[in-house]
Amino acid sequence: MPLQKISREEMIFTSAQVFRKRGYNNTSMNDLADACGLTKGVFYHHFESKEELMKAVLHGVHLHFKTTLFALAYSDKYTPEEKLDKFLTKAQKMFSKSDGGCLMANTALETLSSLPEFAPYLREFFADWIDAMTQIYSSVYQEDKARRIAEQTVQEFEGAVMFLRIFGERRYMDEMLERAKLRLMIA
Amino acid sequence: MPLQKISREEMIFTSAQVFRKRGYNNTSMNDLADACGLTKGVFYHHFESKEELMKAVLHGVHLHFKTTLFALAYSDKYTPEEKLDKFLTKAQKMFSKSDGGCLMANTALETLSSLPEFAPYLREFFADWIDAMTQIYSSVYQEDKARRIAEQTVQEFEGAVMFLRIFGERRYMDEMLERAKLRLMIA
DNA sequence: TCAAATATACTGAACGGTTGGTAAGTATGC
DNA sequence: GCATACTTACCAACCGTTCAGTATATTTGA
Repeated sequence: MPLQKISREEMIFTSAQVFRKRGYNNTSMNDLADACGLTKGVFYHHFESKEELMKAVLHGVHLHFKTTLFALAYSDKYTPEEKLDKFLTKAQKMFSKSDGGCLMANTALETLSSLPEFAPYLREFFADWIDAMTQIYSSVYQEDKARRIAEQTVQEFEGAVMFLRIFGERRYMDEMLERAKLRLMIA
Repeated sequence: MPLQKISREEMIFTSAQVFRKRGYNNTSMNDLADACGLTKGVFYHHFESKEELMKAVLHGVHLHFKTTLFALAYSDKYTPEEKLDKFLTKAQKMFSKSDGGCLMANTALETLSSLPEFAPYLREFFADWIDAMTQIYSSVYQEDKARRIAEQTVQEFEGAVMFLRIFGERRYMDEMLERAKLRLMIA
């Protein structure tokens, strides 16, 4: 099928960026088609509906974070301190390089009450994120405590991303990262 | 003017609940009119546009929190520990009694990139919230440190509200409140 | 005192535009 | 020739917004 202009993966990735910036309800199928250099009819050739497309986007983004970021936590090439540092630095880059914040958090707060079918995708994403950070912190804390610290860190992370967007000051992210690293050092 | 079915304040308050649950873009003027027992034409008699209505809603909610919650931090009838406890307990009730989470956070993540005119209302709300918590923590920490802890607490709070909605477990809120109280005790 | 004039809250229909989604037809490559 | 990818045109429904008209209360003035 070399007559396809762009791959399904590219459509999903480009759609993810548009959804993150404009939100789910404020993004039309035409917006997505324009961003991909296509007409919206093509989208209905590849995806059943806007909701199914969004599910594919959420799944794709989850997979991208799983292999690119979360996997770092399970590597055995670094010390826990190095792992946490690499993890947080990479996370910060992924979230703050382009405006629009975190697609998963944006989608959660926008659609959780009106489109519950997205909920499982959001749940699994954050569960995986927490698992990854639990893995890192459990090198210093016991499983239980490590998980609670991981949950706290993810919560603070999303709060900091929101503050970064609201106030436009990157110190919220920096200070949050320092606190997360401190938690590993002063166990 | 007793010929008015419901007051402007009631329209704003009812609209706030609908916006919080359904989101800004997914709420139509008809939805708001139905919730108020009116027709949508009436809304345009009281508000210039949907965006102006939303600004009135954001301002009204801000005022409500200012007088009902934030004011607690400046009371001189309680010890700092009592103030923090009352503040957090009340905040938890206000946020978790009805589903939909926090209107301000929802609106921020949904509209910050596409409707920047709402940003000042969101900024001022969170700035006031941080100021209030800074006031409480500054009884134990010096101004600078108190403010950073206040910012951290608000970030964690919003993160916990999101987790409560995603996972449906109230322990995220409870554990967050415990951490916030601990920060005052082990200065 | 009691209409007439005025102001306000509201109704219901209509508007131009956009939405998610469909269908019929064309181009492309095996 | 035949499946796949794509274009174009289209649909009904809904969107935010407008507006002419109606109902109700208040103010006015003789």
